[in-house]
Amino acid sequence: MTTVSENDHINLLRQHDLRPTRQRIALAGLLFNAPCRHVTAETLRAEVAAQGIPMSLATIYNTLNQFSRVGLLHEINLDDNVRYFDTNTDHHHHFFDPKTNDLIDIPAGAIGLRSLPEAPDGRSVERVDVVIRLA
Amino acid sequence: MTTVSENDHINLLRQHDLRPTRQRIALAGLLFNAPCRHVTAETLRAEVAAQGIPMSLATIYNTLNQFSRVGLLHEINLDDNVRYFDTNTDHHHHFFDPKTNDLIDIPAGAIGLRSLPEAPDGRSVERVDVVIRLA
DNA sequence: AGGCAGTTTAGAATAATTTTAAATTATTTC
DNA sequence: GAAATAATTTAAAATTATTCTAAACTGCCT
Ligand SMILES: [Mn+2]
Ligand SMILES: [Mn+2]
Ligand SMILES: [Zn+2]
Ligand SMILES: [Zn+2]
Repeated sequence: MTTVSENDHINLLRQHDLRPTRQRIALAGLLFNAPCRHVTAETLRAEVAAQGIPMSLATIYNTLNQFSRVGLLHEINLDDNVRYFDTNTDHHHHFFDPKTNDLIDIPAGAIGLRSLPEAPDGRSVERVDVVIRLA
Repeated sequence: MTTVSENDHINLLRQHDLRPTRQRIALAGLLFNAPCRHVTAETLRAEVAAQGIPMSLATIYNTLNQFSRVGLLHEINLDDNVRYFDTNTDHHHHFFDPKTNDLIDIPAGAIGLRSLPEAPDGRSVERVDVVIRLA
């Protein structure tokens, strides 16, 4: 009954001081069984609904925010003022298709960034994000 | 009374089939007199208010959208679900400071992009945006 | 089992942006 | 130059994404 990946997810949640509730286990199952996913609160809600799991939208937002805070997800902002959450937390870049709102991962090594300019005054670079917008 | 740059802006608006209304001329003055500006609807509204020019927020949004549509502005989306409008419409990149929400331009030539991956299937690359997030 | 803290929830609240439809203003026509 | 026309502006309502509130629930520790 309890699948192997479900136990993995329970452990994953515990490692991040998140109680393994039914809701968080279900969302971890949807998010972390595939190697790399890009979801919004609404696309994830549709998946939850499709599985017949009852869950409030507030819980989906709470959980996405908690998963991001502990580093299980990575936030991306693109056109149309909707937040995307990325299950790939390695450093990487994206193709973005504005017609379909699809995101495709590009491994960091696939883009050679030469000659980055200096960060201003006393600032340091936290991250470099490349988005290749498709036509 | 009518300044030289105001006449320039009237011509600029006419060139893009936009009637030179008082509101659009005032906004063009705020936006296009400095070489490069990054504004949101609200920062621009504050500037309009500071000059004592009466203007509804809807007009500010309408105008920013119209200016974008005709290519006088360029839209940028970052954290916090607010749209930024950039008066620099040349191809260029940005430093972004998440503490202050400041954007700093980086000329396209200052970043060397080597080995861009192929666009998927029949797609082509419309634009490459690099955001260097500061810590 | 009992108790407590953490979590979920429905619904209200907030924030950014768009829409509506009426009033105003810029251009065209006379 | 005034009237007619069409585009623009506006206040207010609507929409959309997200967060907050406070009450109900549930996982965990004893
Ligand atoms: Mn100018
Ligand atoms: Mn929003
Ligand atoms: Zn990704
Ligand atoms: Zn810029």
